[in-house]
Amino acid sequence: MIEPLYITTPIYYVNDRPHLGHAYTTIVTDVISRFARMKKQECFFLTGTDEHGDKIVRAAKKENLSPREYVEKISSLFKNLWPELNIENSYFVRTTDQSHVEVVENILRKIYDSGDIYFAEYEGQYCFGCERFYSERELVDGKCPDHGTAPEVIKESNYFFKMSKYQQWLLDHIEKNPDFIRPERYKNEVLSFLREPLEDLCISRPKSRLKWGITLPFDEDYVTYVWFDALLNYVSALEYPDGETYKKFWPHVQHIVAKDILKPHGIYWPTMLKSAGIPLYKHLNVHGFWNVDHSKMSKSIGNVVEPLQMKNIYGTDAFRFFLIRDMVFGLDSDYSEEAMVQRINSDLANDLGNLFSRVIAMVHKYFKAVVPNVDLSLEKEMELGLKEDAFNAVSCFESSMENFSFHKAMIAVWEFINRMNKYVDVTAPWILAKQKSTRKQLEAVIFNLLEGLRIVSGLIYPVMPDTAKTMQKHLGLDPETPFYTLDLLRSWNTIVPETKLPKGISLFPRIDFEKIQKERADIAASVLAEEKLPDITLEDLSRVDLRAATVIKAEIIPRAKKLLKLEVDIGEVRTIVAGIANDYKPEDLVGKQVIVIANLKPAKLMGILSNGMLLAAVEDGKSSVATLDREVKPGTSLR
RNA sequence: GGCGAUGUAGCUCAGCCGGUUAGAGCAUGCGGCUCAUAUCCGCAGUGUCCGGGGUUCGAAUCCCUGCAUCGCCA
Repeated sequence: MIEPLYITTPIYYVNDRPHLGHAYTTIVTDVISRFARMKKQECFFLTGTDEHGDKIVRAAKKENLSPREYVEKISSLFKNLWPELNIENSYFVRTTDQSHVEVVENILRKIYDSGDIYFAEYEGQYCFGCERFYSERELVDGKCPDHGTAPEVIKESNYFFKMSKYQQWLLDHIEKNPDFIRPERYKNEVLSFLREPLEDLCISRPKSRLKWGITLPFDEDYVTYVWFDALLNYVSALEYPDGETYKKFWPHVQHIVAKDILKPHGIYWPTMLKSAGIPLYKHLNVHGFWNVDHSKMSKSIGNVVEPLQMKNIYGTDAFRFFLIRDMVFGLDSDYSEEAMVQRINSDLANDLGNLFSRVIAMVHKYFKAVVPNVDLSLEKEMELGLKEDAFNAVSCFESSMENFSFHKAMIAVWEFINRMNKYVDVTAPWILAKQKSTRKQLEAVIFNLLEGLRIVSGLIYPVMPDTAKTMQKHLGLDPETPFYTLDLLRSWNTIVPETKLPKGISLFPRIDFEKIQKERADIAASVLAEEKLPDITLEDLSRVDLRAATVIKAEIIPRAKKLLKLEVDIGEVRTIVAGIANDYKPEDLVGKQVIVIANLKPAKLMGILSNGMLLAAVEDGKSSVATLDREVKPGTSLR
């Protein structure tokens, strides 16, 4: 019996709703756990949500919810999404679970008792507006980048974890275990980081600043820093330290993360484990980002669809396949609906779907839908075999999966599918069917194709479980049995002759993307027409005070990506904040005469009071500021 | 500023230790088949392998340099 596997996604931070990145990480982990089933390897697959900390408190406030209500809401968004993506996790952990809290307390106590946590005073630049410290280089001209105010130097006492103590040990460990962090590029990143002096990790926040967290077991006045809390989910979910699942699965743990959280997982986490006397994880597997490109479709005509909606349009299996097939694990990839449609049409509809349909159709046509009996001796004589190709595909698939080269595993399967398409062409069953004398060859050819398809259905199971089952059903097999085990995929002649097959099916209908886009544009246009504003009277218009304004001064607002702070002359000097920084530099505007709404109720943006609004046309997110054809006296009203 | 990565056909990328006419998939063009979802099979391309130097009998592949993009760190 092979040893079990414990595989984890990160627990997702609930200050954001689920997006493509979360989906990819979780799908790839699901693929790994299903691959484990193929090997009859026992697997515990963990995902969950990370729910404490400052950002959560703020996000909750924005939605007028208590932190507790807020995390309930977002956490369930994640939890409910996974079944829709056909993800079968063993457990869903939350850092607000009582059992998790107890484990965090337990381990903190343990590390504290061992002397790896100390109390120290920290002095830094603190912005009261942001409720956080800033390092020197984060400040802009010595001021808070968000508020533009000078931070105050304050002292704060906190608990620190002696991370630096383990620097050399970790360096050694990584060098001795070159695949501890993989792929290599990320190992190198961690190594280069470890060659610089490592600082101790501040692991507490005073309750005067933050209450939403786990109270330190040795000091009532502090809560635990979120990362320290969050990482421990990997052990708490297994009922550390005495649970049976912990004993069974922890020794075989592998983590899957995206590259943005390399540092906590590559550095904090191993040192924490070491200090707590818990064995280290086996591998940290790091993948890249999906770059989502919207530019190819126009937002203004409303035919852009969010990536996560794709599963509703094209199906969960197709969505999973695209993500697994198009990303090289470890590298970044580009996502676009167009690329996905392309992949679906060529690989799924044309290659696999059409092959399946043509083979099943032939069984119906030539054998009255009954799986033919086959004369095994004939196969060798006639060189009608597909067996070798099938087995090659299986072993190439297997080794690629083991190496986390999921895209290569898919390529191996598709090489076999192409081989079968060619096999149909070469053996030409429609010719064999014309004469009685070639009946036996025909039987062998069709039987081989059915066998090949059976193996394909097993190989695609980890990525496209639903399609795999549909194929099984249409091959006259039981989709509820573990048909995907490598043992079965490495055997031949297991399809049952004389079985009556259900009627044919299109596994993946071709997608007419141009048509879809056109339909969407039409719908968007009709919505736009409905949204047309009702007529107004001259009196309505007269309530808006439009003025010609000359821009006197314009400056960037630090930390505000889109905003510019303008001073304009409308007969008096006004400060106006305009969301045009993406398209205009301050110097582009100074001296220009623009149009402002002078009597718009003042509003505070990024801490600056905007007293009026500048008119601009906005197209596809790009703005074009309205100007006057001929210069007039500042303050002249428009009508 | 330091370290590193990447730059190859219209697009996405393979090309390990340097060795014959530089590859794959998709897209394009032509031909074939009819079992099939206008699908499948075959054939055909096109490339100053980022620019400039150098090492070598020989470099996309090694070295130097410049440019561009990106990542990590400061």
